[in-house]
Amino acid sequence: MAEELNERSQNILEAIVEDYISSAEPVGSRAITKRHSFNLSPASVRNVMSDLEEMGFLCSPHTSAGRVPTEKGFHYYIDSLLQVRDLSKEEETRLRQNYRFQGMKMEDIMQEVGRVMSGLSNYTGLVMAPKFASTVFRQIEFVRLSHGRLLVIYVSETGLVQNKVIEGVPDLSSHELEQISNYLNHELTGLSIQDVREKIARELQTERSNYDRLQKQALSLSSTALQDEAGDLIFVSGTSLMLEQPEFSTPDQMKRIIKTLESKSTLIELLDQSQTAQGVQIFIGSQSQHVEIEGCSLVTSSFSNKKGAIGTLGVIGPVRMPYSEVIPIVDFTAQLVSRILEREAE
Amino acid sequence: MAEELNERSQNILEAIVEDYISSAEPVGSRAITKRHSFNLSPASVRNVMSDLEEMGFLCSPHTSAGRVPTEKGFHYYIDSLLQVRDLSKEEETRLRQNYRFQGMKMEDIMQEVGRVMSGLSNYTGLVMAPKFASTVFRQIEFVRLSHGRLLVIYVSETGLVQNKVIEGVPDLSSHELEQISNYLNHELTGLSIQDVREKIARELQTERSNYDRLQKQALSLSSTALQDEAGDLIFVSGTSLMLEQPEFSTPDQMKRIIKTLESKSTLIELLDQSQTAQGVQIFIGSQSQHVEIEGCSLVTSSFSNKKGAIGTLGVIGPVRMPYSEVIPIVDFTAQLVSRILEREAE
DNA sequence: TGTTAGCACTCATCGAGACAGAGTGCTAAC
DNA sequence: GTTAGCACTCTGTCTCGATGAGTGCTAACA
Repeated sequence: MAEELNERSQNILEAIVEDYISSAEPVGSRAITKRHSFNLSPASVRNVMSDLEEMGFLCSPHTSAGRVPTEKGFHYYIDSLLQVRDLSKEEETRLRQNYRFQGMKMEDIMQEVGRVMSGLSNYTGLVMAPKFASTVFRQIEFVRLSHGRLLVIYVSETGLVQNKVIEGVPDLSSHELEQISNYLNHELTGLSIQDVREKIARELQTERSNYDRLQKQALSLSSTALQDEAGDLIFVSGTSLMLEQPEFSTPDQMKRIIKTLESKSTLIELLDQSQTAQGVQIFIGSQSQHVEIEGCSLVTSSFSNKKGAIGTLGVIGPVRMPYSEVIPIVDFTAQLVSRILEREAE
Repeated sequence: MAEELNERSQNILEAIVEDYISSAEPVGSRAITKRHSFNLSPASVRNVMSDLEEMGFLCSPHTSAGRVPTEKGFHYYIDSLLQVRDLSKEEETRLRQNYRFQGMKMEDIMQEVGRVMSGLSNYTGLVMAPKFASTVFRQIEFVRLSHGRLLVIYVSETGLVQNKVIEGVPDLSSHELEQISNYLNHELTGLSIQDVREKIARELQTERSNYDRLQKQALSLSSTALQDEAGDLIFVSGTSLMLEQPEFSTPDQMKRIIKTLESKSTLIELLDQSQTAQGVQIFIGSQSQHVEIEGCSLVTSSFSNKKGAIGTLGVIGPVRMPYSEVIPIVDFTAQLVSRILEREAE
C-alpha cells in the first residue's frame, strides 16, 4: 500500500475517483481531459491510466469501457488524496438544527440520530447503542407482574433504560421490593455493570451471615436481572436509500442488501470492529470477511461519555461514496451524540 | 358481488385461482383440464373462462396468455369458495412450539410473534402493539436524570413498559419522587389511560385546597407524562420475503415495497382499520385507498386481553396468497397472543 | 525522452427481424 | 351442449448488424 505515485498519476487517479463518484460510470481518458484541465492529451492520460491499472488502482469492466477505481484505488484516494475539510460554523449550525432531542429517551435519540444522519448524507444510517455491559449503574426498579413474574427496570447513567421480565421468583410485597431496590440503588450506583456483576458474585459467595433475608434476596434478584447480555440495540434508517444506488439496481443485489440490513448480525459485527478505534473509520467492501456487504463501504465513528459507555454510528453505502461529505457528517454526529450522553449523565 | 355462478363456473374459477396461487402465472384452459379432472375439454373450459372474464372475475394480460384472477375473482374465491380448515391438534402443537416467550417483555414478545408468524407463513409479518391509550394503568415510577430532567417509567396491566423523558421539572428529592409515585400508584391503578387523563384533568381543575404541594406536583407530573400519545409500536419482520415474490421482482416494485414497509405510516393506517372487527380480516390490494400497497393483500386479526387493550397482527404479501394456509396461522397467533396478555395481566 | 495524432480493434448496447410456443376464439361437426 | 380443428395473436428469445465509446499501438513530433 506504500506504493509511490508521482504527482501526475495522483492527480489523474484523484480525477478518476471523483468523476466516478459522481457519475457511477467507468470514466474514459477523454472525459478526464475535458473535465479537469490538465494540459495533457487523452493519449497521455491513457498511458498513465494503463500504468495505474497495472498497479491495481484501476480496472476496466471490458476493453472498450473506461476505467473504474478498484478498492485499492479507493483506499489510496482516501488515505493519500482525500481532503476532508472541517465543517464551517454555518454548516455545523445547519446540521445541529436538524437534531431535536428535547424530551427523548435513549432509544428515541438513537433512532433519531440515525434518521437525521441518513437524511443528511443520503445513505443508510446505522446506530448501535452503547452495550448494556459497558453502561454504568444508576438505578434499578422492580414491578410485580402476575404471580411469580417480575419486571426489572434498569436505568444506566446515560439514561438508557432496559427492562426485562424474570420468572419464577418468590412472591414479594411491594414494600419488600421497594426495600430491595433501595438497598441495591444504594450499593451499586456508579459502578459499571461489569463491576456490579463481580461485586454481586463475590457477595453471593461469601454468604455473610449478617445479611438478612431481604439482602440476600436482593442480591439474587439483581444477579438474575443483570445476568445475560441484553440484545444489541441497533437502528437502521433509510434502508431504501440503498436501493437508489446504481450499484445495487438489480433485483438480486437488492435482495442481498435488504437481507443483510434486515438480519443485523453482520452489521453488529462490523460496528463492533470499529468500536475500538478513535475518530472516523472507513471500511471498504471486501476488506472485511463479510461477503454480504460486497460493494459496500462503511463510514463509522464511535461515541461515548466520559464514563466510557461506547456506541458506534455511521452510514453504509456503495464503495463509490462522496467521502469528503460523508465523513464530516459522521464525525460531527458522533461528537454531538457524545455530548448529549455527557449531558444525560449530568 | 352477489353475482350467481353455476357450479361449473365456480369449480373452474376455484381451479384457476388455486393454480395461479401456486404458479404465479396466467393459467390456460389446457392446464386446467390437465391438473383437475373435470370431464371437460379445453374448449369448454375456454367458454366458461370467457364468461368469467366478461363478469370481471378473470382477465388476460394479453390475447395469447392464460387468464389471471382479478381482485374481484380473489374476493369471490375467498368469500364463497375458500374452505379454511381448522388446525389439527398436532399442527397447533407444532405452531405453539415455535413460540418461546419465557422471560420476555412486551416489546420482545411482539417482535418475536412477528418473526415466528413470518417464518411460518413465509410472508412478511406485521404486529402492532396495543396502543398506549388503550392500556390500563398499573404502575408509574420516576427516575432522576440530570438537573431538571426526569425519566418516567409507566407500566401497563399487560406489562407494556413505556418510558419517556420530561424536561423542565422542578428538582425533587428521591424521597419526594417516591412519595409522588406511591400516591399516583395508589390513586390510578386499574384505570384506563383514558380515565386517568380525565381524572387528572378534573382534579387539576378543581385545585382543591386540601391538596398538599406534593400531590399537586404529582398530578402535574403525571399529566405531562401521560399527555401525548406515545408513537405506535409496530414491528415488521421478514421484509425480504416480500422481495422473493415474483409479483415484486422488478427493481421499481422492490423499491416501492421496501419504502412502504419502511415508513410504517401506511401500515399503521391499514392495521388500524382492521382493529375494530372480530376475527381474521382480509384486505385485498386497492380495496384500500393506499396506492403504495397495490398488488398486496393483508391478512390480519386483532388480539386483546379481557380489559380490552387491543393490538393487531397479520401478514402482508401478494394478492396471490395461499389464504387457506395463512388464515389459520394468523388466527391462531392472534388467539395465542391474547392468551399471553391475559396471563400477563394475572 | 516524453507527448501526441491517427488508426485499427474490441466490446457492450440497441433495434429490427425471424421464429417458436402458448393460448385464444371461432366454426363446424358430433 | 360439447368438442375437434384451425387460424390468429401475442410474447419471449435469438440473432444479426449497426453504432459508438474507448482503448492500445505505432509513428511522428518537440
